[in-house]
Amino acid sequence: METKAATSIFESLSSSWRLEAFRLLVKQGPEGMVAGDIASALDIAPSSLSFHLKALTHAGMVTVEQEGRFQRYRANIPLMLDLIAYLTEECCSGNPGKCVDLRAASSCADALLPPISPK
Amino acid sequence: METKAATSIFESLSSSWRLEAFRLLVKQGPEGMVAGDIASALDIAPSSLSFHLKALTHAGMVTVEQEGRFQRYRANIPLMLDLIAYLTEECCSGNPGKCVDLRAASSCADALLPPISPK
DNA sequence: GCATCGTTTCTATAATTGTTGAATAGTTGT
DNA sequence: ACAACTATTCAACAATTATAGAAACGATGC
Repeated sequence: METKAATSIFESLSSSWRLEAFRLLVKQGPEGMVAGDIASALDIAPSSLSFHLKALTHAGMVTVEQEGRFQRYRANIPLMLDLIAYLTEECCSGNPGKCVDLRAASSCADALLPPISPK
Repeated sequence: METKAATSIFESLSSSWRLEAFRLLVKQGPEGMVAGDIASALDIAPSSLSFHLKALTHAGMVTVEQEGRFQRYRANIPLMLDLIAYLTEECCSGNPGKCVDLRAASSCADALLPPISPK
C-alpha cells in the first residue's frame, strides 16, 4: 500500500460520521446496508451521509452496489486488513525482542500482530 | 476506545507528513527519534514538523520525552494495537462463517483478526 | 552571562472540509 | 406518462487545518 492510499483511508475514518458508518458496515458484514438505513441508524441528514459515504467510497473502504432504487453499501474488509498490515509492518525493524513488551501492554495483545520472527 | 479518541487518531494519521513520521517511529521502536532527525529524514521544515508531531502527540500516537536539548519521540505501539482492535471488533457481528472469505482476500490474511469464535 | 543549538509558538495567509436545504437524477408502480 | 420514493449533487456559507518565517524558549558549553 502506498502512503497516499493510506492517508486517504485514514482521512476517510477521521470523522465521527464516517467512522460510525464504517463500523456499522463492518458489523453488518457481507450483507451490508442501504443508504437510508444507515442514515436512520446514525440519525444524519441524507445529503450529509451521502457526502461522507462518497469519501469512504473514494478511499475504497466501502463499496456500493445499486439494488433497485436503493444503494447498498458494504465495508471493504480486505482493505481494512491491508491497512492494518501497512501500519504494523516493519514494527521495530523486525527485531523480535524489542516488540514483546509493547505488545503485552495492549489490551488486544498478540493476536493482532504477525507472529514474531526475524526479518 | 471511544469514537472520539479513534477519530482523533485517524485524523492524526491522515496527513502524509504525520503518517510518514509515525511509521518511521514504529520502525524505530523503543529507541525512538529526536525531532531534528525526524525532520532530516522527512525533509520537512522544523516548525511544520513540530505542528504535526503535536497533533500526533495530542492524539496519543506518539510520546515525547526531553533529553538534554533534544526532544525524543516514540510511537505508542499499544495504542496502535488498541486502535486495530477497535476497528475490527464486532466484525460481521461475531458470526464465524461470514468473515472467512473476506479474511482470505487480504494480503495479510488471518494473522490480523482475533480467532474466529461465536459471540 | 552570553552565544549557540534544538525545538516550539506565534502570526498571517492559503487551502481544505463540513453543513444545510433545494434542485436533480434514476427507479418503481400505476 | 405520471407520481412517489431513494439517493446524490449543487451552491453558499461557516469552520477547520496547513504552511512558512519570525520570534521566543529552554538547555548547553565557553
